[in-house]
Amino acid sequence: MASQLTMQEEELRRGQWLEEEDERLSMMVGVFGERRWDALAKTSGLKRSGKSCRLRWLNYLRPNLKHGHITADEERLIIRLQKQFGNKWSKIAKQLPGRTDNEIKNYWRSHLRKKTVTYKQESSGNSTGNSEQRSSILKRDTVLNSSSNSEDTYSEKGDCSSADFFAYSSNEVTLLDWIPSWSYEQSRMEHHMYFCSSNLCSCYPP
DNA sequence: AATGCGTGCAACCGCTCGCTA
DNA sequence: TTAGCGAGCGGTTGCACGCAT
Repeated sequence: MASQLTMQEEELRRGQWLEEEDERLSMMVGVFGERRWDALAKTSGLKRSGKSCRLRWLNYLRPNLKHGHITADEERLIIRLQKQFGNKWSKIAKQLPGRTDNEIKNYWRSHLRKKTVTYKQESSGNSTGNSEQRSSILKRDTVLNSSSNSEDTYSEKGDCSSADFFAYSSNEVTLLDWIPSWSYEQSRMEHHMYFCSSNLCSCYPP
């Protein structure tokens, strides 16, 4: 029994999907629908796990998926929603038609890393050795972990003048600093549009 | 031209949740 | 009530590619 299972597992293909596999999977989903992935995987003849089939379909083959770069608007929305929901990528993805949770998650992580390191370097003004890079990555992880708990950052603070708007926390500075195309005034406008209008901030006047 | 390094992305893994018998 | 199963989710890994040296 155990040896049979092992043999079956060994037969499963892993890694990159071939075009023929994609075509077969699409056809099978057309027949079975998006459910019973294990059964679908077995009856299709694909040497893939049900999980793998599901993931391939949802993240790549599903109709109406966008495959291009994340736009500036989408980026702002992702940042806002991440702020609101934390790392609930599927929840965030529901607000971005055509984007998958995996895509958003990857985008967030890769851009977060890059921009956080940049921020750290700029703010410290020091040369960057290995220990500095490590601390930047640690900081990245700290921001990631804490960001989901920081939903109340704005509402817990008092009035936010334009001067101290960016100074609530290092996380906020970093978040807004991630948006390269934003000028200071644009950032203020975006802040009021997203946070103040949705009662996430107690700026006065609103 | 060769090599090393950083980045982006597709895919995998393990855990959790919800449904059903 | 609970065990088993399918599905979903977030975190992690591995690979391909581009760029710098």
